[in-house]
Amino acid sequence: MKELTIQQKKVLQCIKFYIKKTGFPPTRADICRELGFKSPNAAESHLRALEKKGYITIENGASRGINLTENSAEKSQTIPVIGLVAAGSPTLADENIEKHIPYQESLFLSEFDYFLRVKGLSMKDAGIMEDDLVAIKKTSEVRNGDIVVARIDDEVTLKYFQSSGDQIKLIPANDDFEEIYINKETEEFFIEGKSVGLIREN
Amino acid sequence: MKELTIQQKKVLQCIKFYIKKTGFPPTRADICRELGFKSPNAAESHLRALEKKGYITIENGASRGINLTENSAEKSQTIPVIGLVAAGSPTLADENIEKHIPYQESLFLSEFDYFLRVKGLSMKDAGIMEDDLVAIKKTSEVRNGDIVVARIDDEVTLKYFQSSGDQIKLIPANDDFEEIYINKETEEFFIEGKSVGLIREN
DNA sequence: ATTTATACTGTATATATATTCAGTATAATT
DNA sequence: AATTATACTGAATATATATACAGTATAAAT
Repeated sequence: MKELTIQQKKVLQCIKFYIKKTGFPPTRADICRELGFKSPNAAESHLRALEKKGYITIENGASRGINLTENSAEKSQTIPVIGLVAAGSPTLADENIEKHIPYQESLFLSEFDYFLRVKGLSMKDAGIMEDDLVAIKKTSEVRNGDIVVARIDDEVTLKYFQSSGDQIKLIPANDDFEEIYINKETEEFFIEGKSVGLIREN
Repeated sequence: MKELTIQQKKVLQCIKFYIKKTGFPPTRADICRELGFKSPNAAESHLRALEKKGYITIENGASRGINLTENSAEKSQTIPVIGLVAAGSPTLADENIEKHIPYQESLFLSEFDYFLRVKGLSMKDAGIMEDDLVAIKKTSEVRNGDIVVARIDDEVTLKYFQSSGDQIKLIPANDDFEEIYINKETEEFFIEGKSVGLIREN
């Protein structure tokens, strides 16, 4: 996909906005009106440039015959699903991404960055079961009681967060598991993010 | 929303299809070509009828100035969220609908009809917590072990389904709750649907 | 019984629109 | 140094398009 100039970006944005507003693409004159051009040929040449670079297609002879290509169309965003592996941090690197899930803005109340695929039952009593997808917001600002993605050395885990004074505790929601006390002197500790939602696919 | 005639439906479908195919709405001539009309006025009158009934808006004087209204546009579908009330069946009647959630086809593996807002903790050990949204597929074909929405007389409940021979049992996922044995002779019993997924908003 | 809506054909036309041509000017590329 | 891309103005025009008008015919509503 070839880079666009600033003006070409403006024209592309103008087309998208016009379609959103009216339901149909603009004419050359419409583009001129929106962007302040005085000649329809200004719009025409930009359109041809956008066509050449693959952002739109133009049906010759048809009025408003502009079609946004897949690359330029604002598709519904997708969110990556990351496997919770025993070792290694959940990065957005390709090799850790299971798949992408279509995402709709208002699915959860807060924004989030990725889904984490849960392994094990250590958060069972919090209603988080094996293979659930936990929506994670990347942040290190967490409060007591938050369900957090924590990394201790190379191990990543999902637990309740609890700190009092200098002492940090990670608490499972399952009596079969032990609480984890963080020793900041001997262990590398990092909060990757916190849970803001959950999806289960049966 | 006024009812459409068969021909008007065809024209509306034609517009939607044309937009999907080309990215912009059809002209009167385009509609005639697609539907076999020989006069542009055939298309024109249908368009005016669709406008009058609120399915489209027409920008006068603009070429291809057809805009699908919210009602007729194939938006990203929304799914209703229904409160699980102690008495009464979870119907799609307006008064039971909490809100609508944007829905993307591939969110869950199976299709579903609505979200049920969970009350109580009777399915806690299945990882279904208070206020979770359970995706329900309307069906009466359920298997042993399925989590079902069952109606006993006027009470609606979410439980594991278990039948052996003639005996139907509804099993909670929480030791604090009792199993429910269905007596078909004295009680009205009906399976509203089954759970195919879950969403939790923290 | 009369009006209104549906469902078209067929013709005509003002105008909305794409598109070409002729320029001017600057920046980037070869 | 010559070419190509960018970024426009300004004018001209063929044609794509909406839309009105004149009909015909049937079904539904008042």
